[in-house]
Amino acid sequence: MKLVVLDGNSIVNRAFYGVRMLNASDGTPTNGIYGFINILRKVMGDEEPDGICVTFDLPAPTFRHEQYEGYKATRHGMPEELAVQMPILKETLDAMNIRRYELAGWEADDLLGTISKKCAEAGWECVICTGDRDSLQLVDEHVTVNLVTTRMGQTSTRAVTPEVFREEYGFDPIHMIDLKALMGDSSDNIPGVRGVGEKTAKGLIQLYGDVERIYEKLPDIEQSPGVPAKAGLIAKLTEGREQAVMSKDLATIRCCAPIEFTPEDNKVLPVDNDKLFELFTRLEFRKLIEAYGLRAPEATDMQAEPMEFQAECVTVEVTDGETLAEFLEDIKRSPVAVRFSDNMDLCCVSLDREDEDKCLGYILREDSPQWRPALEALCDENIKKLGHDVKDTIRALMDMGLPGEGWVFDSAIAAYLLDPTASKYELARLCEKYCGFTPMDGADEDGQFSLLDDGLKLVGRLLSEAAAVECLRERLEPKLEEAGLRFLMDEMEMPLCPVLARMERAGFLVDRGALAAFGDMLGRQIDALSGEIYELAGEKFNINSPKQLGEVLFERLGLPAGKKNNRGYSTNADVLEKLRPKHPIVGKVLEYRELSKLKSTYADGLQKVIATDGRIHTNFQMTVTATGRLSSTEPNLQNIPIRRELGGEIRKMFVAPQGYTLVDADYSQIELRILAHISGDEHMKAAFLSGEDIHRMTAAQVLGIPPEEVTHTQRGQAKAVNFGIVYGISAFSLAEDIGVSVYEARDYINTYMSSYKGVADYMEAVIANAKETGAATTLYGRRRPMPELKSSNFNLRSFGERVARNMPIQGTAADIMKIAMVNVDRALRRSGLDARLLLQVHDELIVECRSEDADKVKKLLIDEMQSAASLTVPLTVEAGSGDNWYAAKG
DNA sequence: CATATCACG
DNA sequence: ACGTACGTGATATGC
Repeated sequence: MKLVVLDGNSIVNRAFYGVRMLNASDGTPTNGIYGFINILRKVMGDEEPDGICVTFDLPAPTFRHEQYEGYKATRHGMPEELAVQMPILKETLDAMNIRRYELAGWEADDLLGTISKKCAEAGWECVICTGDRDSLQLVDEHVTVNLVTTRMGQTSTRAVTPEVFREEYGFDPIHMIDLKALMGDSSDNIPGVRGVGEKTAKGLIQLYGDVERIYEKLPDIEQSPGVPAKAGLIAKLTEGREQAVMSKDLATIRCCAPIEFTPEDNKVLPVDNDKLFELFTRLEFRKLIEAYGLRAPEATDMQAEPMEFQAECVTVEVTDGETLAEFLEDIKRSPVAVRFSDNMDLCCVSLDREDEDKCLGYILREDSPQWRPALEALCDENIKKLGHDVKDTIRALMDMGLPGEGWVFDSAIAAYLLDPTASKYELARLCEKYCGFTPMDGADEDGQFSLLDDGLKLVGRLLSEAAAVECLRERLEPKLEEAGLRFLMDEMEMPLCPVLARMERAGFLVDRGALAAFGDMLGRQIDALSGEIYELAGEKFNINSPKQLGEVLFERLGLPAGKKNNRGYSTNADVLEKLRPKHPIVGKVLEYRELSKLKSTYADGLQKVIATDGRIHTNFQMTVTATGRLSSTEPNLQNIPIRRELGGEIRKMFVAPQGYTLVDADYSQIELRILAHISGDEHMKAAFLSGEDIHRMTAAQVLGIPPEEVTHTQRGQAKAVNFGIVYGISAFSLAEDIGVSVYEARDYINTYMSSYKGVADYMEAVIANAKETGAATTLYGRRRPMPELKSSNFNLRSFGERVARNMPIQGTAADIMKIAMVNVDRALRRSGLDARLLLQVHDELIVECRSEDADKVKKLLIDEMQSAASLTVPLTVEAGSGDNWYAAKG
């Protein structure tokens, strides 16, 4: 029999800091509870225990006037957003029929210890689930500790058994208390022995076991070879003897808390459906309602809300001349909200009426003779239209030969601008969140709609979606206005929709034959390499499996493991590159990786998505990135290889048709130029105004030498520093990147920051500003909420600070590019040239045009891109042309 | 379905 | 003392 006991406070803390900020509609923060339940679910699934319970700390009684201390009244410095979740979490556990143990004056650790002990006495196995290493001393043959770690929002657990512990520490779990006795623990106010750190303490314990024996053997230590023979160690130990004894006592978990506990009382029980459903509904945990198979309590089952909507909605189907005339007249009072069925054979239009609670809807059907005239009227640019995922609608309309003008609002984009960090922007969810109702989904199985046929359900769904879009415009436009996002919506995102629709429709021509031949060639080389690798390894294995590869390299061949990731060895390119000189197999593996990536993702992957017109039509996503960039999917054409020679071959297969040429234009150093502009740093601006190579100038400035004396290596290091500045540098990573010591890297950064005072000041100011306003913003007002800046979790906060430094730079570059795209598209169309935009790759645009127009197009691109923004430094664009992408990029 | 790896800016 | 650069998407493996 097995019992799982969760360290409630520790787990909810991990959850709170590990899960991004979540709120129910009423503003209640829910991330701690959500994360807790997910960890609970994972543990239940992994361990399949017979019993389960949770322990909590209770604050010791205090006599402070807590009510006067505002949010700080919460104990342990627990932030208010977490404190308010605690009672709800406990309520949730009650609804799940999971017992809670809490006892004033006793810490969770003591309760965990007591419970694990009683478990063992009853012959049960016990699994302690916690985020703190403090409980590791409890590990023995009956007790396992599952350590919960959260890294960047992802939660994982690691089971620590006595074996695992010994592997990591080199001594038995019980000596954890001796370790703390010597090295102390600042978070628990355990002093330890002055001057003894982790290394020394570990070494001593590995040799002698416990504190008592160390003191017994004190005279021997001097001769002992295993201990770092630091001068004065014996003196320190002698001096700190009392501290050590006291610390050991403090570190020892008391396993005698006065609680009534028998494992049998904690057997896993089914959850209370009604209570849990009510709670999860209130907290808006839809996924969890589904995961637990919860259902609405019987009594309320029959109240099918959506009927209200239908009762009050007047709908007219356009079937004849008369209804068409009505439709044409009514849509003049635009804006109108528009929704199409997936196969574009049905269109519902919702009109705003004076009367608050009612709506007016029109239905258009493809099989009606009025379909085409109605759509043509609707698509007139003077009819202002609202939609959701407008770019996709426009693309479909264009496929039908209709224009894509006059779209003024997109509810997905509006919600994205308000919070670009949300994961999705589903119409129904937005409507629930901002309008307080759920559009009917037609797929309602149990409700009264089952009587309707599928066609009617679809009409109902589309009409209510159109009404939802309309309502969302009403609710979101004031919010956009307030947040200063109107410019982005009206002048950037909405005008971009038809541009992207045209680009997606145009597609990029590829040389299918060349791609296939390249794939075959790679296949042969991969086979040959595999053979050589098996030969060197002495066995056959799956080279694509990091697990198997790790075993071969680090166990079978005994290469030094740069031990890193969660489940074993890291085998990534950085690690392998360092091992390259140690064994011939490493170089082969790296080459294998390069070739198989090229084959599977590009040679084979791209062939699969070539359309019947021989072209690849990517999808540009407008609501994905947190910074305002576009993303590209199915396929991703924004990560086609270029950096390595062989990868560049792939770009040669992206071609122009007979008689046409590709023109490629990219912004040169746009991010650093933006940094120079917004920081106003005089040295950096001067560097760009001089027109010299920026990395060379940086090296010269930082090293205090003339630019012409900068060596190749120095320039490379300056380049890495420039990148690092944009990303929110750390000395460690810079050192890793350019292969110097952390000290040298730190020195380099310090010198950089004192050379570029303006940049240093800006970096400080931008974080302070983001912290104050709760968001980082671009030059054009695009904002990214940054709640993590106020986190008390060091890692999360540091991450937030790096993001706050980077977002205004990357985001402003994205903004400028979007303006440029709208302008380039307009200029190309006005020019009357046979030319079209095909692709955007963040700082680069690719146009296809008649070969004879290449120079005109090149000039047009350069002009429009350079004039998209006016900065205090030149915004320069480099352009080239050729009959394939590789050649055009020149 | 999550993780590791690697392609791009 | 912490853990280690910003933003993406596709593929293959393995639980």
